[in-house]
Parts: sequence; C-alpha cells; structure tokens
Amino acid sequence: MSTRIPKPRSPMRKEPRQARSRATVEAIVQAGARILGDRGLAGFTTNEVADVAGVSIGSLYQYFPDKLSLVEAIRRRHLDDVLAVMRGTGEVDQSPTQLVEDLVAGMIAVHSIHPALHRVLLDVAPRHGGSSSAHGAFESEYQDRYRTVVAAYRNRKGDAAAGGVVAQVLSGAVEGVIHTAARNGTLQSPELKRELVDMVCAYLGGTGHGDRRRRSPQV
Amino acid sequence: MSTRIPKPRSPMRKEPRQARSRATVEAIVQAGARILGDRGLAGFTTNEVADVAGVSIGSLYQYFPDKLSLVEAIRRRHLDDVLAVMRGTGEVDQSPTQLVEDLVAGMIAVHSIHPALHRVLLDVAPRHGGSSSAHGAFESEYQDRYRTVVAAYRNRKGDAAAGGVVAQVLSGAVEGVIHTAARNGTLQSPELKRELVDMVCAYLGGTGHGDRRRRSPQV
Amino acid sequence: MSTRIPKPRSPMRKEPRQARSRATVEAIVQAGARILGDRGLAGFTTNEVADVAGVSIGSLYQYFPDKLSLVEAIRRRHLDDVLAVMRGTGEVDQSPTQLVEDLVAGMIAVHSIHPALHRVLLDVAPRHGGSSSAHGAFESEYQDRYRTVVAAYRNRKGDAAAGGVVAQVLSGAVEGVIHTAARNGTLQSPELKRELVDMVCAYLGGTGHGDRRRRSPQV
Amino acid sequence: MSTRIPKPRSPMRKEPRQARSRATVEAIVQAGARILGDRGLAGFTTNEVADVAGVSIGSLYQYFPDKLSLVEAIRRRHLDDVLAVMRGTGEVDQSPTQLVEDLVAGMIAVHSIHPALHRVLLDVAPRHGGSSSAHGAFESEYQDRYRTVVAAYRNRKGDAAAGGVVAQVLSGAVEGVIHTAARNGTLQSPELKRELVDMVCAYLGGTGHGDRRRRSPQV
DNA sequence: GATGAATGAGGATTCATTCAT
DNA sequence: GATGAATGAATCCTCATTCAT
Repeated sequence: MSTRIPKPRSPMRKEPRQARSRATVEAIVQAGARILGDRGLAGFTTNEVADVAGVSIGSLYQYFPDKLSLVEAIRRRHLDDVLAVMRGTGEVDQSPTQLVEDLVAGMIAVHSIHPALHRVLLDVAPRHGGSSSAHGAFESEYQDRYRTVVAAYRNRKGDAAAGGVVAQVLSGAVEGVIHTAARNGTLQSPELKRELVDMVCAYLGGTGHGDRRRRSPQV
Repeated sequence: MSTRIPKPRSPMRKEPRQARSRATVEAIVQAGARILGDRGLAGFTTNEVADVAGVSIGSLYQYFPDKLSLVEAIRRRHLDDVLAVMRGTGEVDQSPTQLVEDLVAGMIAVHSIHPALHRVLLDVAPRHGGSSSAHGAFESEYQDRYRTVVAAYRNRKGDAAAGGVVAQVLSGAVEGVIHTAARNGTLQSPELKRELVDMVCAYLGGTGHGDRRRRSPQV
Repeated sequence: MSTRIPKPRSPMRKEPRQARSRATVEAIVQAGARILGDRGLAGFTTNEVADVAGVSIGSLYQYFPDKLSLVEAIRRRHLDDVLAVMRGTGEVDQSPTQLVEDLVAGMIAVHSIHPALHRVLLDVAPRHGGSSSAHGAFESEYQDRYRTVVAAYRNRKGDAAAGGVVAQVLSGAVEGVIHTAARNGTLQSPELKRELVDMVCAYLGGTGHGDRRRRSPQV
Repeated sequence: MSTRIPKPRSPMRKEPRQARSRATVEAIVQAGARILGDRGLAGFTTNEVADVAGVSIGSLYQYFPDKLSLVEAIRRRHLDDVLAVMRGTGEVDQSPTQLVEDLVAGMIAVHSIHPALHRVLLDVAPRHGGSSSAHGAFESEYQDRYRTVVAAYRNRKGDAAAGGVVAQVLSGAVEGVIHTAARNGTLQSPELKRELVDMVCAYLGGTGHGDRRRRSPQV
C-alpha cells in the first residue's frame, strides 16, 4: 500500500452553463445512479457510466474530475431527493398517524427508482476534504427531520434534541426495512408498508421503556 | 494457457487437514472478514488479505479458488455466528421482554466484532451455483428464527407462518438500527440498545394496524 | 468483481476505425506473430507482445479481449497468407513441374517470414466457439487447394475428391519438410527446395501403389 | 525481462537405485509424456504431472531438479523409442519396399502411444548446457538412420553422406505426414500408411531432378 | 525418503485517467 | 467542447520450487 495523496478536488471541474452541458451532466448522473445501484461500488466503472449515458469518457471527465466526485454528485442528488420527501412531510396540519404514513410512503417512493442506491451510498464513505461537509449537512438535516417527526408524533415540539437517539433508531429502522424489502423485491407490497407504519407508530406511540408491555397505554 | 475448465468451483479448493493448514485458513478468513468489513467489497483485495493474514498470496489461493469463494467463506462464517446467537435466544423459559433483550444484546454482540461486515455481506450478491443454497439456507433459518421470536412474544405459537411480513420487517429494522449504529460508532451505547428493545417490544406488543394509537393493549 | 458475463468473445473487442488504431492493431499482430514463432505458445506473453509492438498493455486489451483471441488473429493472418500463396499457384497455364515448383517456392516464401509460426499455430488448438469455423474454413480450402494441385498434376481434373488422402499426405509432407528446414535453418537452401520439388513430383507422378518400383527398379 | 541464470543442472538429481524409486520415476515420466502430448508445453505443469503419476510434488523434485529436466527425460525416453524402431528396421535382408514399409509401420506405431508428443518435443528447444548433446546425439543417429534407409533403398551403401539433404527431406516428410495424421485422428488409417509408403518409395526410387517424370529409371 | 503446505515471482487482465486530434 | 485511443498502475491468479514435518 503506497501513500495516497488525494488532493481534494472541487466536486465539479466545470459548471455546466449551457443547456447541452446540463443535459450531459444529467445523463451521466442518471446512468451513474443506475449502475451504482445495480452493481454496487465494485462494479461501478466510469467507462460503463459514460457508455450508458451515451457520452464519451472524455466528456465525463470534463465534468467530474474523478470517479469519487461522480459518486458524490450521485449521492447529493439522491440525498436531496430524500430530504425533499422529508421536507414535504408534516408540513400541513395532520394526524400523527398520517404523518408517519406520509413519511413511509415517501421513503418507499424515493427508493423505488433505484432500490439499492441508498444502501450503496451509505456504504461508500463520503470523501473527506471538500464535500465531506455536504454529507455532514445531509446527515444533520436528515436527523433533524426525524427528530421533528418524533416530536410531532409525540406532540412535544420542544424537546426535539432529547429525541436524538430515538430519531437515530427510527431512521435506522426505516432504512433497514426498506433496504431489506428492496433486496427481496417486496418494496411495493402494501403489507410491508402497513407493517412499517405500524412499527413506527408503535414505537413512537409507546411510553418508552418504563412500560414495555404496553399494558397501560399512554394517555 | 491450457484448457479452461470453469466448472462451478467448490467454495474450498482443498480441505485443510493438518493443523498448520487449519491455522492458515483461519487466519485468512479472519483477515478477510476484517478487511471486507473495513473497506467494503470494492476495497477488498486478496493480496491485502494475504498480507494481513500473514500468509503468502499463494496460500490463499491454495484454499480458496478465487476471491468470491473467500467472500462466501466469510459470509458463511459470519452468518453462522448470527444464527448461533438466534438459536441461543429464547431457548429457556423467559419473559417476552427478556427474549427481546437477549436477541438485541446478541445481535449487538455479533456485530461488535466486525461492525460493518454484516452490512457489506448483505450487499454482495451470493454466488449463484454452489453455495447459493447456503445463503438461501441461512435466509430461511434467519426468517424462521425471527418468526419464532414474533410468535413467542405474542404467545401465539401456532401462527408462525402468519407473521412472515412481521418477521421481515422486524429483522430489517433490527439490522438497520444496528448497521446505522455501527456506522456512527454508537453500537455499544446503552441508550441505543434500550431504544431498540423498546421499539421491538412496542411493535410486537401492539395489536396491529387496527389500533395504531395503542390505546387498548391486547389482553 | 461485479457480474461476470463470459459471453463468447468475438475475436476483436473493438474494430479499429481510425488510422492510429489500425496501426496499433497491425503492430500488435506483427509483434505477436514474431514472438509466437520465436518462443512458442508457452513463451508467448501479452506483456512482451505489447512491449515489442511498442504499445501499452492496455492498448493490446483494447483490441483483443484475451490472449487467445490475439493468437486467433495471428492465426487468421498467417493462414490467409498461406492460402494467398496457394491461390496464386496454378492459375495460369503451366507444366505440372512448374506448378509444383511454384507451390514449393511459395510455401517456402510464406514460412521465411516467421519460420516457426506455422508449426506453432498447428499446435494451438483453435478456440472452439466463434472463430473455430474460421479455422475449419481454412483447413477446408487448404485441402481443396492441395487436391487441385494433385488433380492438376495428374491431369485428371475430375477426381479431385478421390485424392483426399493423397492431398492430406502431400500437405503433411510439405509442411513437415519445411518445418524441419525452418528448425535447422536450411529453409533457403536450394538443394532443399529441389529435393522437396522432386519428392512431390515423384509422388504425384507415380502410378500409385500398384507399381511401387516405378516401372524399372534400380539394380 | 530479467537476466536468466540457468545454471546447467545434471539431468537427474539422484539416480534411482531401488525398485520403488525406479517405479516412481517411471510413473512420473509416463504421466509427463501423456500430459505433454495432450496439452503441449503450455499446459504442462509439474503439479499435474505429480498428481497424475500419483506421487507428491516433492517426490517429483527429488528426481528431477526442475521442469525442463523432466521434459528432457521424456524427450530422451521418446527419442529412444524412435531410434529403437529405426534400429530394428532394415536389419535383416529385405526388399527396399519392405524396408520402407517397416519403417513407416514402426514410426506410426511409436506415435500411436502419444500421438502429439513427438511434435511437441520438436517444438521444445532442448536445453543447452548439459543434455544438449543428448539431443544432438539423437539427431545425429536419427539422420544417420535415415541416410542408411536412403542408401539401402538406392543400394548405394557408400555414399550415405551424400544423401544428407535427401535424408533430411525424407525425415521431415515422414514426420509431417504422421503429425498431420495424428492431429486429425487418421493415424491408424491403412490408406494413409499406404500412401506414405508410396511417397517414400516414389521419392527414393526416382532418378532425381534430372528426370522428374520418372519415365526412364536410373541405370 | 516422502509429503504437501507454503512461497512469491510472473503473467493476464481491468479500469481510472489523460491527451492528441 | 467532444471524442476515444492510449496509458500503466493495480489486481487477480498460476505454478515452479522449497522446506518443515
């Protein structure tokens, strides 16, 4: 193993200004998302991405200085979608159950495009130095949103911070269920969705560890 | 050169008979598990595995016909550990809460050795042709065990089959929470464990989708 | 890693379109022919071929999916040369003796470029699946040409088919003599050529096995 | 390419004295001959030879210091067989035709055991330094024998040396025909043998290049 | 002597990346 | 800007050979 000196490059070598450029970048990111989701990071090659995108390998490198920066772009794109779902959830006044149903439905929807992509992205360590903060920002808002959901459900707006662990557990659980379903092709199953909603509601609706049997429901 | 005979390779090229062989194989699998967990499949190289295991690359290939077969061996080893945990859970007479606590504690324990390994293994499509059934067998027993837990908790031994989706959701959720925790280093946190136990109990203790608020617990 | 798709590879991975490509492919095939002839299949390495051709190893694999496909390309190239010689023989009206002399001279000429190449190529089993028919086609025309020579010499144009064994013996004998000469460096010797012509003429001129002594035996 | 320093080793590291040793060596040489003939030099591996011979790789190296020395042993063995055939030919008083028939029959017989072996051996450059003289000795006697045949046929015992080129052409032709037949599985064909005998007789019976039509035999 | 586990140099092949056109 | 031919470091894997048991 030699010493890697991966000088942090700017995520994008050149900003696409013209329409054609934007279309090219779009095609590359789309193709990349597909291949990354289908084949995993091992199996993700810039040459194939260019092929599938219908552009030359040279063009790909015109917009992305290296492979990792393309992965980062795909990540940003996907995570933006995820956040968009979460931001769109709980906006209007709605019942806690409805809130959870919206959230779950939205998460299933984002994962339906590239079922395995999210999971793969979680595995790829975000590049440190440059866009690291980008991923950090995502994580931050992501957890915030989950905390908001927790608080909204429990109707205690104030203690969002207190629910940190709960939010983490919740996000992990939702991701886990969706990824498992994505893996075995049951992502569209209504039962799955219903059970996931149930689980989230049960968890959030519970009084917590003081009363695990749930014999006496919370008032 | 010579004639290629790409017959479906058995996972092991040669069964280790002597003590030295067994130690070598053990070292390779251990090193492999570590590297696979640390770097993911994309950063998993046989040369580094051999290096870390302290054996020559030739020795590695004496026992594993190719890289994938080593991954399979690691998979089998890890999945066996997971199943061992599950088999050891719920054996004796215990309260449902205790059952879940044992399960969660066990799952956390298996993942504490190679925190990311399980997640990576889930991503690597098991080789089809040969050991594919091995993974199938694991999945099968794995889901069975979860169904048993569900039934045990709900005290309805009979309808284990009915809880198929519940078991799937449950296993996905537990995996998701643990993998998330493994990723951000909170795997040993007591709060995490407590919340995970809570979530499982809440989910299993609930009456299901007819009563999401859990106002009236099941008797 | 990734999914292996070992579809029967076409002999050429990519058709050279630009002038530079064609020059590269040409250089590779030339260098390959030389090395294959000089060192035999066992000493034929793609890295050395690339070196001698003055291109990078990557370029070699850009045009030839694997080592064997390069060997096939070399084979096709050489066998085409051989057939060209045979096609050019016996075209115009000429005496049987002249026919044989042309044939022998031509065969010596083709083998003078890479003396051992033909012999090596005979040893390398042509890849079955794809170009196998290519070699079959060669063998077919090759034997046809020899049958034509036999018939032309014997002036019995009609029974070309009847001379199948004769053609086979003749081609084997000519090849054998030339290969032996190539091995010991006497390929350019006029005596060798004269004797080979003599042998062929004697064989073809004979009446056949009914009269082995050839009319009047030597005392 | 690095500098090869192939210190000439004695062909056999240790002379087999005991019965078991001799049997081991015999098994190795037999297995080696088979594999060398079947797979060619590329594809001939010491490990497989040991496997097929039923001995350990260590034992193989006990008797043969390296791979080449095993090939040399196989060569010597085969060439001895060839010479034995030639020595057994023409010993007793017999007609020229009979002489040729015996020769051809004998050559076909030796090649029937390992049809491709001889051809492969011709391709493997004999090791220079050590046993090179062994091969030289073979070549020498081999050509001598052919010259004897030529002389015997032509009944001019004295000028064996004069027939050098004729002997070379003859040996090359016979080898070529037999190798071709070996390759396409017609080695046992009676027509092939008859035609080969015819060819040799025609060639040797002819007057030479002054009279290619063979109308007037030499006096 | 025999064994076979271990070694590691060497050779096939891939793929990120560059650059001449 | 776009193209795709060329590059070569990195990786997988083989096999001749050694040596501890």
